Amino acid sequence: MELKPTESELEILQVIWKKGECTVREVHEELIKSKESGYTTTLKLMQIMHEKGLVERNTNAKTHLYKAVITQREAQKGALDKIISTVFKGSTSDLVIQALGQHRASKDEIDAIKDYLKQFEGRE
Amino acid sequence: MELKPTESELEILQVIWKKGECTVREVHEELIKSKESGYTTTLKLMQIMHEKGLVERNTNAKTHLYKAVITQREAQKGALDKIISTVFKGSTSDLVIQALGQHRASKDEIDAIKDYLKQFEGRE
DNA sequence: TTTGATATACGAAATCTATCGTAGATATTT
DNA sequence: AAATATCTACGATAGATTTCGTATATCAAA
Repeated sequence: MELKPTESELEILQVIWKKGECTVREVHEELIKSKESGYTTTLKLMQIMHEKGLVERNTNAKTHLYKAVITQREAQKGALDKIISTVFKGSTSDLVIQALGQHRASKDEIDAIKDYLKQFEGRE
Repeated sequence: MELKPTESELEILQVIWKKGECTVREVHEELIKSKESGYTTTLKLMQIMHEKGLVERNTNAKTHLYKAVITQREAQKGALDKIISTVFKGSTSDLVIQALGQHRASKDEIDAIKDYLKQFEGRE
């Protein structure tokens, strides 16, 4: 099942990932903080996401509870795979260097990355 | 000028970036190596890209020559901005670490990144 | 010069995405 | 119980994207 979320679907998934399990209302309230839109628009999108299998829902109560099927990590992997192949000619290091250059990382972030790289010490 | 290439447009831009300046035929031959599609489809897409201002073209000869208006770097920046905000909660280091983890980078790549990080040595 | 290959232009269908209105069910308040 | 609020379901639309067929111009070869 190869399903990649659309732009709007990702916005919704972000809210669900953060809150865990939530109602359409909760997602909607979060979305309209940064974007104008109607409640039924959010509802419809989430219903479509359910049809696509992007979310599961509990319909026991009147108000349904939605949760994500794909993890944030899986979505990250998909997004990375895509842009590495479409705009970075398959080069991960190009992506990493460009990312570091464009979003001035904090010292903590740099340190975290250095630590991460240490594990490759002395490997070919 | 809000220039966000679509998925298909990016595939075409990739070919143009690689070859520099090229004909519809050249782009098409490259595309069908990985994907089924008709010649006029590629032609139409490139005509639309021209209308949008994504590519320029030289129509002196019968066979037109296309070249990219946006650079690969600009497209990379746009793509990174988008996924960092939609799936990485705004965290560049999350993206970097995930990218390194998922596409086993070569020693040369790791070294390139380490070199790059050196410039931040001893900064705030 | 007729034929055939190859180009561009253009119209139109097929999909996909996002948006919203309305209807009807269910719960809550008065 | 009647009015009000809140929910889901569903249909419809607008716009963007992708796909391709057909018409027509141009060039090369037979």
